[in-house]
Amino acid sequence: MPKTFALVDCNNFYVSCERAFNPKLEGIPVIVLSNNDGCAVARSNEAKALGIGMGEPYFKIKEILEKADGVALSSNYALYGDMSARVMQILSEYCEGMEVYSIDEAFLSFDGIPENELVKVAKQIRAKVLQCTGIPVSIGIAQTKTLAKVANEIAKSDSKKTNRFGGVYSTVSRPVEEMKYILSHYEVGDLWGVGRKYAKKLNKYGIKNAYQLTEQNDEWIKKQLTIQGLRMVNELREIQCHNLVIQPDPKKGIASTRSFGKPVTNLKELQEAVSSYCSIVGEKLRKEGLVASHLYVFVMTNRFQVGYYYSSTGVTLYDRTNYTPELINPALKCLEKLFRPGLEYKKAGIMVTDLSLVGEAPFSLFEDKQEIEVMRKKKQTIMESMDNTNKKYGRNTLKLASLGFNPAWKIQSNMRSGRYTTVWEELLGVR
DNA sequence: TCTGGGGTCCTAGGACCC
DNA sequence: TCTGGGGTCCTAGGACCC
Repeated sequence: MPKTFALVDCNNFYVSCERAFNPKLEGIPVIVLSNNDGCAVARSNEAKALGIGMGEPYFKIKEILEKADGVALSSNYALYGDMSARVMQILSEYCEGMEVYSIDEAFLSFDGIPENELVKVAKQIRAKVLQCTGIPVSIGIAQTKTLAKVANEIAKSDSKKTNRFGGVYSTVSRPVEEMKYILSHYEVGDLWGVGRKYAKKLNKYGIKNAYQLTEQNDEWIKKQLTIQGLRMVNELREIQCHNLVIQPDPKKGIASTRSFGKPVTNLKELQEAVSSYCSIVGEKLRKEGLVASHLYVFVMTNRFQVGYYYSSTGVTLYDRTNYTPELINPALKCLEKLFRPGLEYKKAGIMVTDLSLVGEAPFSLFEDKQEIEVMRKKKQTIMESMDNTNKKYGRNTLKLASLGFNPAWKIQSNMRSGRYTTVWEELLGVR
């Protein structure tokens, strides 16, 4: 019995979230910007029609957008996270198994739904999500996840044109000739797992569409695109290689990295920035009940300028930890090694890896276990009270002095909409 | 002037051991 | 003194995803 997957993807998700709370944004070009208001990370269809690409820097498109009476918004992740949870909740009510693939996408298991009802059920889901959240979604249905991605793209692009399919498309039980037609009209670069580099490489060999790729021999595909690429091609051939990931693997690493609002030249400011990233990572670790045993720090200058400098280094945390001060101290030592005076730093970050659950972290040898346990409890209490205060009154209400006050490197976000769903003071007023 | 952040997986190559 | 091959582990780098 072959499996059936449905991929639900929210259309222009961040823009749709903004529109759900601000109807004035309907029908006009809208983009949502990355941190620092750097580049476009979400675009409405009207903005896409202006030729604004994904990831394009704001300063390059500002004029085009303004001429078209469009709107640019800073990103509001609290809002998007909350809207995402609502959408996922609804989806989970319609299927036995679900994989939350990203903030705006989920794979659903459609096993057990009769073939002639697949599209009908998907349309019900689509209507329900739209009604309850205001978010439009596209749904692709297929025998493998990779083909569900293809079907989803077809549904989405159709909804921008004739809307024959009503936002839902299925490739289940299509005759061979029809599948050939679909895949030969699907650009190889649009496949899930083929990025810019691979697309270029494949084009060089004359492979332009997905069908041509399925015609290549396995050894060649593996050589060019690694084993991952071969799995992807097999999935296009309706050989299922990827299952739903319902219980995701534990995280392998946690990072916090930021570009600076303006270039940073002195060590003290870098130290403050790195300390604040440690504090963010510490909070994330504690939230997931994890401790880390390796820590890496990197700094870099503007990568678009000549004389670009990037350097990174790491240390082992012999006593695995999630205690912020025990992250900051080694991180600052790393930073000292990396710092070169006279450079304009644009970005820095930290990452912790080799994570384990708090209870499962081994004690180091030759130490007084009882004493260590007492110390652990103490640290835990301090961090817990800090986390709780910050949760209640906002991040950085309580923080360590090394983070600095009112720092110049702080990110810019000048056009953020209200945190309607998560902060009381910004709750939308109803008139 | 202005160009995001946080992840995953795979491979190649070096170090080291027997 | 000279020389071999295979296994494992680690790291760096490159590709991809949203």
